[in-house]
Amino acid sequence: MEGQFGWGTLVDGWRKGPWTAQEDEILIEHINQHGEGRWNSISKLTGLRRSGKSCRLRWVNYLRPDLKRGKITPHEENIILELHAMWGNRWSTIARSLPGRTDNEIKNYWRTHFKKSKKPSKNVERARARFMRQQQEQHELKGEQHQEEEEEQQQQGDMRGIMTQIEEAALAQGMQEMEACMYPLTSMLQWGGCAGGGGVSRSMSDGSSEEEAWGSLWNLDDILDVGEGACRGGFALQDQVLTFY
DNA sequence: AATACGCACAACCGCCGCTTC
DNA sequence: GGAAGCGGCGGTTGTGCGTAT
Repeated sequence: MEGQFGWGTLVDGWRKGPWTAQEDEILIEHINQHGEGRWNSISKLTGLRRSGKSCRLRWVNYLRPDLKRGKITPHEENIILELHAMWGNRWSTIARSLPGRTDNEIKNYWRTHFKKSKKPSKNVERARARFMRQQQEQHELKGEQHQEEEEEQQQQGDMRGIMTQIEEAALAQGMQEMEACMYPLTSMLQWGGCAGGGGVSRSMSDGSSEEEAWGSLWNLDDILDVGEGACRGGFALQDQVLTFY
């Protein structure tokens, strides 16, 4: 069952396609009155012929009042790069660290700006080469040293402490504090995961060379892909997702 | 001026995990 | 314990617009 219904189509009784201003109004009014959630009951309560999923998506990605419209700033881009290096395609997790930005927005931004560049720039290639060298050295080093257990536990403890500080600071003082807090976190991750490499967010926001920045990112990849011991610490951090609102 | 291309954005789909009954 | 419903997430697609050729 499918038919035209103004803008969009009617499929199995559900409207699909672009939302109209009237539909937006109805949805906003409903959520203002009843709050978010119970998405599937919205159609019954409001008469909107939209599925719960569609309502939720429209609200989360477009209608929410706290959304930040406009282009991703270079600073936000840096954060996205760093967090993607840490967490991969966990867009919702990344989005939680960028107030006013949605996972959809970040996902789209990543796809158009980074994913499709099949051939990395020379700077990126150099950074990757350096990363590979460091990785090899690290592997050789690992063969000689077996003291992970104790150190790992210590690092995890340290990082959890840092995470607590980050969350408290962020809750109390918002984004600016977050930026400051990210620095010890990322440094700690590098320190725990692999040798070499400088600070991450600082080096980038200070306006140092792009290569340095990419080098830092590769180091973060190292943490997740290679450094097993530190990796576990890193994932422990992921479970304590940053929520900066 | 016409066309091609890339970017930005909105929306849908399928899967998965959690909750409820 | 298991089936059903629901919400959330990541992947993908479609479309409009601006810019380059």
